[in-house]
Amino acid sequence: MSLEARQQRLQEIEELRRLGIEPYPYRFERTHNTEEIRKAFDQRLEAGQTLESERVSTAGRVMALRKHGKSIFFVLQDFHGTIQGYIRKKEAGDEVFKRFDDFVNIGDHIGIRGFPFKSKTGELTVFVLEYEILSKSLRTLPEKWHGLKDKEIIYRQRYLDLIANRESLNRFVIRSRAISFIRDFLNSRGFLEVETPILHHVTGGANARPFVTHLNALDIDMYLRIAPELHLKRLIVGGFEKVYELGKNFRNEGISYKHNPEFTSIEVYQAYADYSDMMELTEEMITELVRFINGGLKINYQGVEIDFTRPWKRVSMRDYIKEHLDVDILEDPDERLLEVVESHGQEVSMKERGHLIEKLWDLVEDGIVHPTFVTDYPVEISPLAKRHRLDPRLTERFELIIFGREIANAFSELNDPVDQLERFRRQAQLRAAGDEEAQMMDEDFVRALEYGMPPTGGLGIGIDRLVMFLTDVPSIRDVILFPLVRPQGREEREDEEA
RNA sequence: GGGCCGCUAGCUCAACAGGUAGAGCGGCUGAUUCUUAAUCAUUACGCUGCAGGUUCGAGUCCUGCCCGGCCCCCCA
Repeated sequence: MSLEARQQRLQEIEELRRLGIEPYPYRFERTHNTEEIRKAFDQRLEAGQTLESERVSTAGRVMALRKHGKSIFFVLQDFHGTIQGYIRKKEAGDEVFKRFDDFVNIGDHIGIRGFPFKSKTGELTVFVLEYEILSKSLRTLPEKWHGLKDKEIIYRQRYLDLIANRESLNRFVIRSRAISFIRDFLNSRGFLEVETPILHHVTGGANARPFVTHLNALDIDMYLRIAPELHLKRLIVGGFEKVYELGKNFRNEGISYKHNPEFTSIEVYQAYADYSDMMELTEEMITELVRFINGGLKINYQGVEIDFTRPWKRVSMRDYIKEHLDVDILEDPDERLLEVVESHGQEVSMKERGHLIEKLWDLVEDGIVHPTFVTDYPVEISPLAKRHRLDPRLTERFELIIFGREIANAFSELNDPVDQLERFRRQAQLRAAGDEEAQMMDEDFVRALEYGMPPTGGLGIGIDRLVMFLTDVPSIRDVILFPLVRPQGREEREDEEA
């Protein structure tokens, strides 16, 4: 910004203090927020009318000033919206008016007291008799008409985005409501919210590279969790029957429009249930959520209609791939799988069967638009899921795909400790062969299973991605208040400090 | 990690084919007692992302780097 404007504000602050006015006072008593003023008086007033017997006090940030010499119109913005204010020399008095004229700038927080009226054009307005500066601003706000468009500033200085772009603030309110809804939904069905460690000695529950950190007190390296899964299942072993955890996971992987290194998930576990129960739960929870946020079950996402009406389509991974690629992931040999993958221009770094199947799946996943449960994943790519009751080559697992994106992942949880140990060993082999995303052996988890875990259904949902659909935004960054951004260069930071 | 595109005033954007860097909003000063993208007058705003190079001359052309966006690879 021009240094000049900032200098000007600093001088005004000095001057205010000389006049005995504190530019950063401690509190202000509001009788109404802007929304409450509208509720209380909008119906009671007609254009040109005043309600001089009433008194309201409200506060907010000055977003616009329209000066007319002996009167000033201004716009005050608070969390709930905006309200116009009007101050006139005649009613406020020479001194109060002059101080407003001299010292109130766009960007300042002020508190006002006065009575409601409606201008002759019908705008509900507070006629100001007294005002207080609540916080002086030193910097000029982004432009009022075009808003703030620079993605870099939007993500790095989210506070400016929230001030300047109302729809952005609204989006994060929706996110908050969605999360509250999910908690309420599960709480009302008897689930308990729990907290498990984020600092892990061994990571598990997903295939991803972890962040490594160091614990000084014990002089050991630790990992940030990539998923809470293994701890939550330990709780089922311990006797909890219905638990969930909603929180951050951390994966040291690529960043994209659908990947942020830290992201929010919810995992839900229910004893004596299987993946069919989890499907029911998922379908019910998400449809009710969509209805709660959106009003109906058809949403428009980036110009495409997505229909959440129940029941959702269910298709096995094997059938879906066979239908679209004419290859059978159970019966055809590795060579045939590889051939199909390569015929679609994909390269494969590891020719292990599990990877080939995942590649095949990636080729067709994008074709799914409406919510679809894709079921019965091969055992090779599902090391924590229980084998399918009808075919031991498969697992009882599903992913919920919407608009080609994985939104949820669930299984009948593997509770056979011997099988689990074998699966971990297989993963360990893959790690040894260079697959950094293969899962780590978690011996304590196997020991827990040896004490006996009841049949259990488990479910994980990517909250950020779900909120993307609810708010119709193209990037995961638009639903994360402070998405990960590269730190600015040293030069620039020194400039900022100077 | 690879490829493509972008970076101009606090913000939103201009600047032909290489020839003095502009506008609107915002800021300063002034006028204006019902405005609402208020209006009118006045004025200041710039290391054109950074560092080099080509050229008489670079916002513009070339090279490298920073940051961002998009695509590819990969985790959800």
